[in-house]
Amino acid sequence: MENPSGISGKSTLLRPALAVEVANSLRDLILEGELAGGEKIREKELTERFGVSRTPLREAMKMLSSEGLIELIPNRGAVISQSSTEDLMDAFPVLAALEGLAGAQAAERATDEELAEISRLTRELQAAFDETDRPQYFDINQSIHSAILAASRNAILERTHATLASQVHRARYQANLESARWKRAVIEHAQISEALTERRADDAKRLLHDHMMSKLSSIVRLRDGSEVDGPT
Amino acid sequence: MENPSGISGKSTLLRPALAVEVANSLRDLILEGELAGGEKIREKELTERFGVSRTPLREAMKMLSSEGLIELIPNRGAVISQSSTEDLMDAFPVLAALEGLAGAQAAERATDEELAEISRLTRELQAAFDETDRPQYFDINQSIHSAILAASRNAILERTHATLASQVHRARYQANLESARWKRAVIEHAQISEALTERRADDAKRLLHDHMMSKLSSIVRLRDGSEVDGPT
DNA sequence: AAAAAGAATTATGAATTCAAAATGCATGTC
DNA sequence: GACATGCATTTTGAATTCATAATTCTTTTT
Repeated sequence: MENPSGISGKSTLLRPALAVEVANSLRDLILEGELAGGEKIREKELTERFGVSRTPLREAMKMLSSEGLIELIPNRGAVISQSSTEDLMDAFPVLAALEGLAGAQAAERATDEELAEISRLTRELQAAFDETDRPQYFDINQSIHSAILAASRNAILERTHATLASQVHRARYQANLESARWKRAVIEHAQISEALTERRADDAKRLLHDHMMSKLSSIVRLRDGSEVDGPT
Repeated sequence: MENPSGISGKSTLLRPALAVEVANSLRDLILEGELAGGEKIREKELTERFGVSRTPLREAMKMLSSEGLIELIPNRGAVISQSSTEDLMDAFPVLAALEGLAGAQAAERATDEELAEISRLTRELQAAFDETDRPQYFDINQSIHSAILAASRNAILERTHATLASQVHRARYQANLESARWKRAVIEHAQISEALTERRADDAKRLLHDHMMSKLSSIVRLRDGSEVDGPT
């Protein structure tokens, strides 16, 4: 194989372990939905896609299995994990607890600049809603939640949240598909931003917790209504 | 190498991926303190110890790094992660939130048998305290927390908690070294067990949350007092 | 004798090779 | 025609080999 690093064009200086890069690339493929839940992973296909040998790819797969993104089945490869409705009903209360904690800590620890940024993003969110720009809304929404987690100044919380959030990533896009829920979500975000700005930790905690749980209700309602494509 | 599986004596039937077994063994070594925090991992040493080649060992190491138990440093191996006091101050509020949630869900979902078992373990805990049997106390303590997590009937919560708990495993043994704190912990456990038995979800949540945070206070106090062996 | 430079050794990163299991396909049997 | 059996192919598991980076130990120079 000529180019051992088909991922980044870096020279041979300071490269951060091929397996880790492959893991990142593979994680992105899964989160972007290019590899759908339930899909079987073909080692050969991916090694050709990434331009690496099987060794780093297999190491990357082991990492993602520890993160819960794929499942390893001895002697017959791996499949992309798919979240059943039951999984979501398990995961969201946990995410709600984590985001609630993040809100409380952010209210106490965030810099004024961080709060201003969250406030600005919240206004952008409102704008995206006004223009009915769903993809844009989703992006900004993700940014706000990331910003709050970062502002909590708790690296372990951030990491724990990120790992779990990635496991239910696709489901979160399903929320806000009900227009009533969507409208409600925008209001909730405004309240969250306000509570953070005024550093009301308890309110931020409660609001973020309830916000996440509302998301779950909406997702479950949608799934019960139309079983379009099964579990995601 | 003659015996490719120096870990379990299983024949060639139904073996669950060598890398996974190695990961479990290695995880145990770390949790049991045989490999101390900060220690450098020598691949050769471990391959000889486990009787496997470098490939499955390296895959196992990638898994543990995803779990946060070890840190990979490109081109110079891996070291066992060690938790600084700052890390603990980050981790414990997260653990407290998770255990609080577990308590609430356990109060709602546990079977009567599970609650009876938790109650029984709590009495054993009291006995171990009365006999000043610390190792026994630690074991039972762990069992109770595991039982509550299992009784929450939330697989994702259980998994998230287990991953995080393993990262601060050693620090938890440091708690309860203050006799006043130890005595207090026994009382808290009795209250937790009672709240669960009476299915008071809110109380169970609060009690478990506060119990974990008290543990943190105790640990921090001990660390501030005597800087014996640095971070663990 | 201390410091720097360079060679030898060792450890890690990644591809390849070898082995074993699973899958798919064809043939045969009831 | 459905199902089972055996063979060929494919896929995965793990050891080995090769390459490269880091470390250690000399040697040399000041």
